[in-house]
Amino acid sequence: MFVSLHMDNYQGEGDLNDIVRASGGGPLSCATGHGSNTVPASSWQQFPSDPLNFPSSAMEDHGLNAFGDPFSAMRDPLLHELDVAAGCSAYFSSPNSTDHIINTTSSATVEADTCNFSGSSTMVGQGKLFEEDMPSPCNIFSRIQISASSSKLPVSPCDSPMIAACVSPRGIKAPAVLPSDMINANTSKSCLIDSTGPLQISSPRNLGIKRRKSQVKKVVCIPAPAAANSRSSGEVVPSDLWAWRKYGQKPIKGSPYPRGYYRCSSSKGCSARKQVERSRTDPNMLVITYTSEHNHPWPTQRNALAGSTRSQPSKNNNNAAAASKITSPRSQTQNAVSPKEEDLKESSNDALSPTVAAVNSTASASAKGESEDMEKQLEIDDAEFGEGIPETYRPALMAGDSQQPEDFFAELDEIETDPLNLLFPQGFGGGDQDEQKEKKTMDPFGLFDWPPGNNDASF
DNA sequence: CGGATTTGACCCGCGC
DNA sequence: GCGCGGGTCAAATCCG
Repeated sequence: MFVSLHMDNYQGEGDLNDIVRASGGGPLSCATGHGSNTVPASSWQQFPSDPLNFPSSAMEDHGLNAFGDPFSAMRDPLLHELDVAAGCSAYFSSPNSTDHIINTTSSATVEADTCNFSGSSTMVGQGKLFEEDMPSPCNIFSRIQISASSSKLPVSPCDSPMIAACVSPRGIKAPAVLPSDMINANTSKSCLIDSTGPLQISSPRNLGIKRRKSQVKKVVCIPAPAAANSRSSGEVVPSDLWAWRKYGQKPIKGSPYPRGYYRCSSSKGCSARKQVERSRTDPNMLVITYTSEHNHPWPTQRNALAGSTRSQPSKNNNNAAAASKITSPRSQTQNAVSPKEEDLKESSNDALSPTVAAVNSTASASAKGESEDMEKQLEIDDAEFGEGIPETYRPALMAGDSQQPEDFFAELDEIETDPLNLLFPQGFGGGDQDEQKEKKTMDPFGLFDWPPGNNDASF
């Protein structure tokens, strides 16, 4: 699997070259089908069980929080997850030109290009290359790309959020999103996150944005679940904390897959948009391009619900019947952010977060959910970045004006004290049987039902 | 009935 | 200046 985040003046798919790559697998074992990527659960046990209490310490602890950005301190559970991921896995480095090192507390090392997860944990995989976007070999995080490149403007070596996802060939097995500030998204310069200090967001958007093509965009590549969610196109419609409304779809020249256009419906007047399309070279990958920023706080459960995506009833697979709430785009959104929903009764996980919802979904649905989750995390990350977010908005968030993050977290806490286990049922949970049971509970569809003690990602 | 999706038309930037 | 391709609009349609 692979997730890329590309911040730049996106010029098209072909511009995904400068993408920080990382591949996930297992809880970090590459799910590329090559299997032997192994990460002992113990490697992930350092994660705090409570994301709420797991501040962006990973970065902060390493002096990375000198961002100067109020958002750097504000994270949502997903971001915590990011932190966790980063915090536990130690190094993400690229032996090649793309060096992205995330130094954390664990001794594990992930090399982005060779993807040799060394140290106490071994994560070696043969990540499938995302040829178009990933010219160089990559294993562990070969499928996780975070790019902060700009085709026209120089980008700080460390200005891109990083998302690490562990996937199976069909999707993400266990997404791990690294805090944006933990990531070095520069393509040709090495960047020791922990040594470079605060990340500098040098987004082209700050340099005078023209309209459209010259507009700053973030590109995220995520595994595209096979599940068809949209009403007719069968395209996956990722959802996330934000509510998106599709306003267009166009066939893209050179690509057999159409591109969907979405705008934020969480708040009127929000200019946030995103484009979703499948990679022409790897249909299994979704390329999500984010444009503009949300001019409003994170959607509350309600307003997110208001703009949620329409669900896809019986069009989904059989399992969808049982997990339809998760499977359907609309429901996903609702579940993700609306604890008030009756779904909460049925599945607290649903309400916990889209990520969790994904865990409970069917294989395909899960894949989708995971994708969505990834996307959401990215978006959250984006929000965290505060990139382009009106100044008036940031303080509000920080001041808890909207209180949405807090509320959201609080509710999450209420629902599930250890969402990380849901995200990384195996890796984080350690290996005891109770947790295995827990995993079963949280993963009714066996999405994360990996053999105990065997984290080999042999898919 | 309200809101989301679909889809053809229109607009606009960019390359030639 | 022209044409191509991408992005957006908006009416029609669908769905809960």
